[in-house]
Amino acid sequence: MALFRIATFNVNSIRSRMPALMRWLNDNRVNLLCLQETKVQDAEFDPSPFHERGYSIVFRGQKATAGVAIASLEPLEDVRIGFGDGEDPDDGPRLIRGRLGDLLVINTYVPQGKSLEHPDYAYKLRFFRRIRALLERESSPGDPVLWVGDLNVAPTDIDVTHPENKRDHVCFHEDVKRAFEEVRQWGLVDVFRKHRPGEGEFSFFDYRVKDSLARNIGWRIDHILATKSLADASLDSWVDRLPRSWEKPSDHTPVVAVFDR
DNA sequence: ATGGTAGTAGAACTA
Repeated sequence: MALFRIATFNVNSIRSRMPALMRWLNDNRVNLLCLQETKVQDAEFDPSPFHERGYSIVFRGQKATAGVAIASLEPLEDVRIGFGDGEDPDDGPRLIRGRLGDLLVINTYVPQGKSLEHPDYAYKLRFFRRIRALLERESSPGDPVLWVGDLNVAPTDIDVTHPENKRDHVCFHEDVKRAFEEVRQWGLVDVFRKHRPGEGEFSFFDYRVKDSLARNIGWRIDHILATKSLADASLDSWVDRLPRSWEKPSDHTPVVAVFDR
């Protein structure tokens, strides 16, 4: 039996977060670490802290916003950046994927959307449709596939603190939940929920909400989904709340899953 | 928590 560990973590600037990120990685030698909101151009991305710890790393970023990366103990194969579907924008800073043998991993930073009326929200809904099309084009529900990242959607009422006053939020509106659900229905299982069905499980704690971590006021918007055969091989999944309590934390905290494969 | 805070900026904007 070989354990395979994966984590997703929106770091909210990898340059600001490098000390905390390396502290976490020292203690959590996950096989795959999918990062979002690196907020750094590729020329200024410093891979050496990952290399020093035995990780290869692939990344695509831009100035100030977005940016994704995947660190891997075994080098990723067939790395692709962006959708590659001919649509505009290709959106490399929000989607990076690669393979480890037969396993396909897709790491996304889904656009937040700003407001229901904003063009970014329509783009967000289209982003989910493009994910579904990518899955249909590149894989099959019978294959081992992981879709992870900051998906900027809380799928159900127990994934936010006060659902009743968030019906018009871009991460909780019925339309965005449906858009996410239509990707999931291609053939993905919410690995975290398989193991943690209860309420009060969050991966994002707004800086602006006083004592959000201690009061457990947050959102579950960072996700690990897997095709059924892979999800069946999962042993556990959890939110690691510890890094959110450290100095200079990200507003998100890692979500981890362990597989036997 | 329709106010807050952190990050990138180097003044507002994004989350």
